[in-house]
Formats: sequence, structure tokens, C-alpha cells
Amino acid sequence: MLTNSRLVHQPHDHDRCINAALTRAKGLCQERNAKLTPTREAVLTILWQSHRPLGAYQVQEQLSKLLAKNIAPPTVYRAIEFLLGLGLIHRLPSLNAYIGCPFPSSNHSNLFMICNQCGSAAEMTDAALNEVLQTTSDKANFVLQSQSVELFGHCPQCTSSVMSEEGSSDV
Amino acid sequence: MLTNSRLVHQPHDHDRCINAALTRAKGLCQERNAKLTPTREAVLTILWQSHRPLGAYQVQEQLSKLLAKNIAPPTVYRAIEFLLGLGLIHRLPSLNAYIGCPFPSSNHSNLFMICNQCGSAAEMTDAALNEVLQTTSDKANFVLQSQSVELFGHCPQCTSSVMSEEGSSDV
DNA sequence: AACATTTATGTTATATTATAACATAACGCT
DNA sequence: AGCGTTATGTTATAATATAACATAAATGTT
Repeated sequence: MLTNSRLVHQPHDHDRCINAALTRAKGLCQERNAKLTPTREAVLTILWQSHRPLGAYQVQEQLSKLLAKNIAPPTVYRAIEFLLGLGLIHRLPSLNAYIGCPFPSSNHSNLFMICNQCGSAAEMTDAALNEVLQTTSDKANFVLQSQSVELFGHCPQCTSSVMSEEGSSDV
Repeated sequence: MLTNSRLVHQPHDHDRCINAALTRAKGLCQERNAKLTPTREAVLTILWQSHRPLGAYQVQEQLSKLLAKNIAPPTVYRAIEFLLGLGLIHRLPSLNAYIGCPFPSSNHSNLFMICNQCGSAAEMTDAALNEVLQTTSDKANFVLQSQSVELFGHCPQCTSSVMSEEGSSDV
């Protein structure tokens, strides 16, 4: 089972995460003859800097700052589209938001655990899950092409902090 | 395994579907002391009339016709919110669309099979799936509260028609 | 190097989905 | 009837996403 749950939910050297992600991205782009332009690289970095999914307009803000000029929505959406195409990021439909993918080269079908409290999203792949989805589809004569699985609840960190300080409420 | 796959994908007397759904809705509202007002009932009917999920503004159009007066978005969204709250309809996040729920009273977690070709969406519940999701969450110390599972592909009908007439392409 | 071709970005406008805020109307209770 | 609660009407606007066309940058070809 591939997961970045521990990385998302525990303190760690996040700069190394980001660098590793950029290195992977560059490798993948070379393989595919795709160009990781400065804009695209900046968007990828921005998405990786946050363990929470970011909306396109949040990306826009940060991108404008980072590149020190006004960036219009289409530029952001184009970069997002490019990165989605390579599997370097994912879209979380229920949040209208985007997040870096920790294992872009593995041919996986994604599952997200989204914390209702802190907004973090951890990605996993689970063979058992994919089997069940395939079996269920087969039973219904449904030809499965892709999937979106979003789980909502409380991440480990928020669960333990809820235990100590009472009366916390979700976002 | 609860499913409305056959109903969605095969010809049937759909008026009976709708009537049954309305009857269930009325029962549920009585239980919960909730009022199924004409507007809400109309929205539910409209959503049931289509086996494809409808966007809020599609509902608005049809509702305006049905009630023979201009209906503004907030009215639609309020009715939708009400129906969602009772579990009478579901939202499909990846489509920004809504659809009637075939088994609102059963305490289920939903899965949708969405056809990329005809746009139909069939709902199912699958015990095995829910177990896997629970197990996966447990392993990650994630406290699961709710979920959204959307499968994309080709429904049985479209799959068989693809076989006969070649060269069809997805929406 | 000069040119054509493709690819990426800039720019403006607008479509689509959803909600805020406040006003009015309908309902349910005493 | 009067009062509080719930539902709807109305206007404006927020948030998300894309269309359409112009420019620029990179790439390939002669």
C-alpha cells in the first residue's frame, strides 16, 4: 500500500519533499518529452508547499507573488491542466482544489483522506480497494476507466488534539 | 448489495420510479417532521425524471417552467440543501450535479458509476467496499466520517452500442 | 541566419456554480 | 388576532472555470 499519510500527518523536513517532487517531475517530463516551464514548475512547487489542497485562485495569488507579476486565471488553469495530465498533481472534486501527487510515476488509482478539521489531504493507493471497485464494476457490467475516492473525517493529528482540548469543531 | 443499476440502464416504467420516490420522500419527511413543500417536491421530481445528474441551473430552468414563474438560484439551492439533508438526493462532486437517491432510508454510503458516454449515474452500496474503506482508514489512524466514491467509465448500454456502431467518442 | 511551425503565455471577456444579505410571505401555536 | 418560526422572494455578488484571440518563445528546416 502506497501512502504519504505519515508525511502529511507528521512533522518532517518538507523542503526535501518539495525537492524530491521537483526532481521526479523533471524526470517524468524528460521521459515524456514535456516541458516543465518556469510557470509550471512554480505551480507545482506552490502545490507541494502546502499539504492542503489549494484552489486555483489561491495558486494564482501565490504564483503572482512568486513571479512578481500579475498572473491571470487561464495561466494557472493551463499549468494545472499540464500537471494533471502528467499525473504530477490531482484534483479533489469535492473541494475544487488541487494537490501534489507523491507517487506520480506509479500507475495508481488514487484515494484521498481529507481532514474536516485541518484540511489536510493524504493520498493512498490500496490494492484491495481497487480490486473491490473492479469487482463491483464487473458485476454491474460497468467498464471502469477511472475513479475518484474521497474520504472525509479526522486525521491522526487532529484526532489526538481533539482528545486533549475539548469543544473543537470542524471547518 | 443495493443497486439501481438495472433501473438506470434498462428500459422501464419510469413514472412508477418517480412516484415511488415521492412516496418514500413523503414518508421520510413525516418521520422527521420535515415539510416537503411544493417547491421541494418539484425539485425532487425534476431530479428523478432524469437518470442523469442535473446541475443546479438545469434544475432552475425546469423548475421555472414547472411552476410557471421565474425561480432564482437561491430557491433551487435551498431545496437541494433540504433534500440532501434528508438523503433524498446526492451531490456528485466531480460533475457539480445532483441526482435522486433510490434508497434514501437505508443508512448507506454511496458509490456512483457514471457513464462517460451517456452521462447516466447509477448508485450502489457495497458492503465489501465499505469494509475496505474502513480498514484502510483504520490503518492510517484516520477517523472516517463520510465518503464520496465516483467511478467513471461506460455503462452496460453504451458498452453494447459501442460494439455495434464503431467510432463513438466520449462526451 | 531567415523563415515557418509548433507550443506556451498574455489578455480580455465571460460562462458556470454557489452563496450572502435582507425583505416578504406562509405556517403553527397560544 | 398576535407572535415566533420557517420558507421563499429578490438583488447582488462571490468563487470557480473557460472561450477567444493576440503575442511571444522555442523548435525545426532550409
